[in-house]
Amino acid sequence: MAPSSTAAATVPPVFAKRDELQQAVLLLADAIGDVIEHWGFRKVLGRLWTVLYLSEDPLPATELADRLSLSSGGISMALSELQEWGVVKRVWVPGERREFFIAETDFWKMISKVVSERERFLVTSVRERITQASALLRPLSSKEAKAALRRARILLSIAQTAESAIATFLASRRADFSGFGALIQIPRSPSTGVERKS
Amino acid sequence: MAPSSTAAATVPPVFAKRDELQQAVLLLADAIGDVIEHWGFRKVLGRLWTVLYLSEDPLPATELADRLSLSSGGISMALSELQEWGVVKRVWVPGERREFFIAETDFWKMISKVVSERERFLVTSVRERITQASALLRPLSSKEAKAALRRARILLSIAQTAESAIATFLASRRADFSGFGALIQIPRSPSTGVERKS
DNA sequence: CAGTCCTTTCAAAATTGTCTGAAAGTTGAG
DNA sequence: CTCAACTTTCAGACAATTTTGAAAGGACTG
Repeated sequence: MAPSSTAAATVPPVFAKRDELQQAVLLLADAIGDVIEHWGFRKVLGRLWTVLYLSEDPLPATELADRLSLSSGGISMALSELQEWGVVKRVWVPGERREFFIAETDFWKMISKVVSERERFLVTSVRERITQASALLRPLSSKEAKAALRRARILLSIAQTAESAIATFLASRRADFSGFGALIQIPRSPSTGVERKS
Repeated sequence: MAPSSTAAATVPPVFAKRDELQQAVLLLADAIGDVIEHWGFRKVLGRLWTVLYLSEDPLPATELADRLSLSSGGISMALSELQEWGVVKRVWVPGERREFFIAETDFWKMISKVVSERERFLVTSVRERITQASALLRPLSSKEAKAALRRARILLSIAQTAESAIATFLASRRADFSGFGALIQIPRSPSTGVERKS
């Protein structure tokens, strides 16, 4: 933590303002951190990106460590990870010895990287496993196996739809969920195999 | 684990088939478990739902504990949680003492519950915090504070768009991401406040 | 080319999250 | 009411993840 936080009453106005700014930045960082955590990344990655995003000027690692009360090692690792995700960039500031960082501000770049490297991989791997399990079930003749196969086919069609929705999204920059219509709409259309049981 | 898994070679054909079925079920359960984990829930919740989903007949807790090698306590907690999320239902089988469970098969029901209770809450809470931070920044006059406010306003517009997209989704059962157009498309449209800085 | 400043790595510590199993609680039958 | 069958709860064990800080590794400077 910053070594200045003990004597609030005697802090000069300029520093008080600075603290207000930092307070607001941290509030925002925590909010975005929660979003990022919800998306399955570490919270600190979101907090770090936010601090950089809110500063139009590049910041050095020490400044980030200071503002977020994080160890130097933690900052280094977080920055590397953010850079791999294409969410933060390293810049060189003329005449400065240390490195500076800025936030990527192109949201599409960030989203497409995550979707293509993470979501797509997951969905593909899941689709493959469902296919494999279906193959195991197909030769079985018990009532239970047939029921399981019936439902495995539904899961497979969902996975396939998701897979192509992701591909379309990446290609066109537009989210297209129409393929899920039969699932998301009140199931009424015939022959989709996904009607309600009831 | 089931007490039968030691002597594969001497297992009668009927049991062998049963094992193949269970193997396929577990493969599917793990696949869906990964999806659910990726969505921020415990993996075991996804595995449990899947076992129920693949069985058209209701299953008792002991059967689930057995198939998933989970303790009675774990099963009980997982089933309660799944029930709260409206993803599993408790049914009474005539003449049976213990309780049985079935998977909810209406995907819309499951999705809308999660979206309305989890995503919506998060997005609203984030939007509120961004608003609050913006209020802290507004009176500040430093260059840094102004830059931060400028970007906080962009974050706010994203949060607001997300919030209304979720509301529309819940009301109409259709995903509508058109509000994100200015972000997702190559940013070119005027007056949205979310153009690229470049 | 030695010294300083800065960054990265990584093992250990701290933290956080999950699971177990025994005890308490509940339900229904006799 | 009492027992047996089943379920829930929860404290502690265990497991996974995250963070720290010290040491090693560059790289620029004088």
